[in-house]
Amino acid sequence: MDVRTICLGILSRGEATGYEIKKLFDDDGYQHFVEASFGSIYPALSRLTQEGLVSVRAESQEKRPDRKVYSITDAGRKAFLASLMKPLPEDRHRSPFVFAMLFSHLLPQPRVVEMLHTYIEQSETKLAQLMEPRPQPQSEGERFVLGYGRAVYIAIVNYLRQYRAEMKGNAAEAAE
Amino acid sequence: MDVRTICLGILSRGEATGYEIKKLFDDDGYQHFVEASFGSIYPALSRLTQEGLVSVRAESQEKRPDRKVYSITDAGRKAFLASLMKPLPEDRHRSPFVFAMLFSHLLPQPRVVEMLHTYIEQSETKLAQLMEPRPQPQSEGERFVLGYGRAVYIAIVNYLRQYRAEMKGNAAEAAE
DNA sequence: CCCGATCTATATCGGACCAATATAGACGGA
DNA sequence: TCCGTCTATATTGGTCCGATATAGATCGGG
Repeated sequence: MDVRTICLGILSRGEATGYEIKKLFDDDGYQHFVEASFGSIYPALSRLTQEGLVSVRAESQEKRPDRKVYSITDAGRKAFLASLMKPLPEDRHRSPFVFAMLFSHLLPQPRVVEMLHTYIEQSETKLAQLMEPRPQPQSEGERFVLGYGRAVYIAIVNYLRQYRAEMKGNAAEAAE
Repeated sequence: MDVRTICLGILSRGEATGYEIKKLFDDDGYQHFVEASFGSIYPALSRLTQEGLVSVRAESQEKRPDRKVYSITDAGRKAFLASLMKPLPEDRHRSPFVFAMLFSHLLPQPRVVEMLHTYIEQSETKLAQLMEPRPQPQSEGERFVLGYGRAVYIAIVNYLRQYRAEMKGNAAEAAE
């Protein structure tokens, strides 16, 4: 699942600029499980255009650089569907936080508490975003992905909160 | 959290060859949240050696290429701890399956069922691995990471099973 | 009312990283 | 005996990310 395919998918739901595609990953609550950087999105869009899988319409604005709005072509739709019919690549996940926690016994306790705190806050923010009420018209896929994200982040937040509570309990015990 | 840091972390728990480091990510139930490829591990180990953060002991074996066993040095331990004290990079996660499911309404139903099936099986396998009883002596960090992995995969498997069950229910309803 | 911050928007570059592939002896099972 | 799998190191092509540059718009606070 390379960035080109991801871009095709996004564009199959409506035209967008490179910037807007990137924003979808940052703000919008759906895509907690795919992201891409400018450094890969812009080259991907150029190449897709060359290959005729997307088309560009340059909205020239007064006193601004052109706004390049990309749309998917019929060939693009076909190519996208074809890639969804092939075996999907495996998930890739790298969590520096979880890795770091493996070594909590080597770290000063305040640092561990801090890491936990930061990560809990991040996860709570993401969960809150996913819990926001959505506008009505959702596709089945959107419903699935939203539910999936909620389930995962609820599990994470619960586990982390519980773990932190146990830590505090143990610290109190040790202080007695 | 680059591969060099990950290698340092692994080596802080005991010496290993490049091959063994890679295996930890594949087999061992801990590291569901970090992985690295040979193409990044071997160069990382070379550079770490040059920088004096790890040392190599070449076990020359009869009729085989040397087995290069890497150990972390004191400088390496210091560098590793220092990197854990700095703000951690954010998680990165890309799930082609979840992304593909966003477009389930565009796909033939058998394909959707197949994707779900495959992903459920994969997740169940990983969960089963995480549920295997562990040898006693675990660090606090190991306990945390194991619990985290279990919590996440239980949530995923539950959600997917429930979703599949609902799908079947709807299909039966539609057939009436 | 002006200044700084933030936002929209495109683009590039160096470096990090992965997937695939090459090599090669050992070992176990059919 | 032959095939597949395992241990083990290593390289390469290509993908991708993070940082950075540019630049006008917009907006809130002082």
